[in-house]
Amino acid sequence: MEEVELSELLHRVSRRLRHGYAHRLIPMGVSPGQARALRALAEADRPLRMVQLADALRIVPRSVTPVIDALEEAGLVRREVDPANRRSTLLVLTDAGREMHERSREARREAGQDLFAVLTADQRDQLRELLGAVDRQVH
Amino acid sequence: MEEVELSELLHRVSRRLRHGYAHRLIPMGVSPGQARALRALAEADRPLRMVQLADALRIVPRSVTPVIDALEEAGLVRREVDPANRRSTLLVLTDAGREMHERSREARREAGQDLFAVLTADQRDQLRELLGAVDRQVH
DNA sequence: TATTGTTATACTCTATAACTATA
DNA sequence: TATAGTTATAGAGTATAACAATA
Repeated sequence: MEEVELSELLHRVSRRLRHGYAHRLIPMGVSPGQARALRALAEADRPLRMVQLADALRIVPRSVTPVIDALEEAGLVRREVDPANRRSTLLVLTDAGREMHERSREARREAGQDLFAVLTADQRDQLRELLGAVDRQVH
Repeated sequence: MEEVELSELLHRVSRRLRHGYAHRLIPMGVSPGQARALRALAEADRPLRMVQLADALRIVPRSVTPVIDALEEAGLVRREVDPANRRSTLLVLTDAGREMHERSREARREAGQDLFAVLTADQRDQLRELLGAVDRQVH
């Protein structure tokens, strides 16, 4: 059996997941990155500021701007000026945004189920465990 | 403990690996994708054609073109017309290309070691096993 | 002076569609 | 007509640097 490195495997598997997810999202009109932002906003208990969303997504604030531009144009998110600090923008999910989040969550679940179908529930737990350990590592 | 989904973890960890790898490659003047192509060429026992490289990298042939353009411009790969079939291009690693492959392999090894440092050797094997099973799954 | 967000710009990775040269 | 590769174009996901508004 060909020896494939961990790095290479990680690259391949994560790309496959992205593909499966992206294809399901296309008819819904959002990209995986936008869906990911939607999710972060939906999971927060209150409106996030741009910097906070950047933090949650682990990208730089500048990179959040085009994501929110697209979501706002699609009517899924509203930008509101933070009355407490007029430099800040509060990102508010619209009803349509919340609904899109539900639908994209289902798409992600399906894509994951599809990809990880060869693994048993125990193996999936193991995988989550291992990746979680790597992810929690501070750099 | 916050429940993070497998899909999200995969995304995060694979991005972290890419970052670590990319940062080490920057001073060497190649991108991760170029290094990956270099690796595929070095691991083949004979010159590959564009289509074959595309296959090895699991991307469409069109996407290989700019990768090889860059590698050729950097003097790491030579395009040669296949005498047996003049439609085909044979991709030949230059000496510089072979050397760059060695260096980038080391960079990848370091990046992987760095990222997976929290895991024991056994856990890394487990992870490789699990991802390998997912990867081998035909879709 | 520090923080928040944006304008401007760019790079990497990848895709689809249409074309050219060759088989 | 089928295959190999490229030209043309595009979109997703990021990044750095410089700047404006506000604190």
